[in-house]
Amino acid sequence: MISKRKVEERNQRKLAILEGSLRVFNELGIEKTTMDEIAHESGFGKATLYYYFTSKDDVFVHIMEYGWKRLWEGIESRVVENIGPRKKFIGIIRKMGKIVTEDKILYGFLFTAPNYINDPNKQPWKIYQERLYAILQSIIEKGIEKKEFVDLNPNLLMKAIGGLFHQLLISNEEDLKDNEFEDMLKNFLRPKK
Amino acid sequence: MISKRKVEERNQRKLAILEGSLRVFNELGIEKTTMDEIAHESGFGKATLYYYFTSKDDVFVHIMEYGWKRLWEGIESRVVENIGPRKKFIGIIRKMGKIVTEDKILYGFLFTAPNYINDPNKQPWKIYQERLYAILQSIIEKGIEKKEFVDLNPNLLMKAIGGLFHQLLISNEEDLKDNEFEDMLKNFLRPKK
DNA sequence: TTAATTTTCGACCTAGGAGTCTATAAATAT
DNA sequence: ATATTTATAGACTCCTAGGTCGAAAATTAA
Repeated sequence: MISKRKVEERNQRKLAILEGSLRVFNELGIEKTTMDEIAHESGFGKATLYYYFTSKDDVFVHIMEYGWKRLWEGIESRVVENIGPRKKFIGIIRKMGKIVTEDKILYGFLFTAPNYINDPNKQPWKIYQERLYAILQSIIEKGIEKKEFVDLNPNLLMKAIGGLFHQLLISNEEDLKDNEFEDMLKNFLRPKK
Repeated sequence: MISKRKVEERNQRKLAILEGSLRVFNELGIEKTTMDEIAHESGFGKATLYYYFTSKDDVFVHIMEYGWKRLWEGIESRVVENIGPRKKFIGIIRKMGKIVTEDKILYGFLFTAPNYINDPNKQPWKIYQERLYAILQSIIEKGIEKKEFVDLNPNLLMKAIGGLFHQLLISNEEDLKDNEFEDMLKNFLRPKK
């Protein structure tokens, strides 16, 4: 029976491989990244990668799952708060912004490299992604209902915010001033008088 | 001396290859696309591709240049109109939306596959791209100056609009209703009272 | 009609990279 | 101390895909 310490060590090694992979994926792109380079970057032999993961694809899947799960778990407590939709929405976006900004490399990668694996049976991260989207959409709908948000197609609003989020917090190289993104979002969502 | 008709035929063949390539690039992604598949899709033998283009990368470069050039040339006449920044901006965005919606496959590809070639000396499409961005940014700055736009960092606004544009006109699978995007943009740009 | 040029393509070459092999080292259990 | 299990890695295999070869077909010029 394997000790807790041994399991923890094993997980640390897997994480080291994932982080090394991410650094090279991000620099070169997935396809231009070789297992040799991943091995070198993470400090293991190439065969060792296959000891912990079944394939290059498997490494990618683990990175995606790790990132989306962490994002979801980071905002989960905000989801259950019993407050108005606008406040809740801003709270979640604020929290997401924080998590994403803390690990821009991971989340930049997550948001721009989704089509590498197209097989729906091999996309375990989708469940967290879909939960997140569903929750945000639900809050937007309630916000429009209660006239706390501008009266636009909620589906469209969702996409618009996704576009803003991505372009300003992920792709943007310069750090935003405090609340800049949030202020823009608030103005954008402001109902018409 | 080659006749005009022969030159035109040659260009038509090159275009056929580019369109075939784009279809497969879009479906499979650049790296998963083989020259064999491009050949099959465009109705030529593989060696024929190399008769017209120097390499797979060359095909990609031609697609990028073709698309960005067309976009730039499509809005060029609006740039020189002697009207207010807000009107001009909306006019350009409207025109861009039209061009992009008419060839979603091409522009979807253009906006999501920029890092395939990183060598700055091999990115001829950048000149059109940069012209376009510079013009839009200049108009935004004038719009803020004249209080026709919300008073935010123009660089940020630029990025935000890029995010909206991408997410709503490119990534969005459902067609927008007439003016939906434009209305949202107007709302977004609305100065605070 | 013949020669020259342009266009075409399947077979082939070669380099590169995912994944495996097999032996060894390190860690743990007896 | 020995046996077992876990972890390690460079050499190697095998396959794929970019790109070329060399010949033939089609078109054009003389």
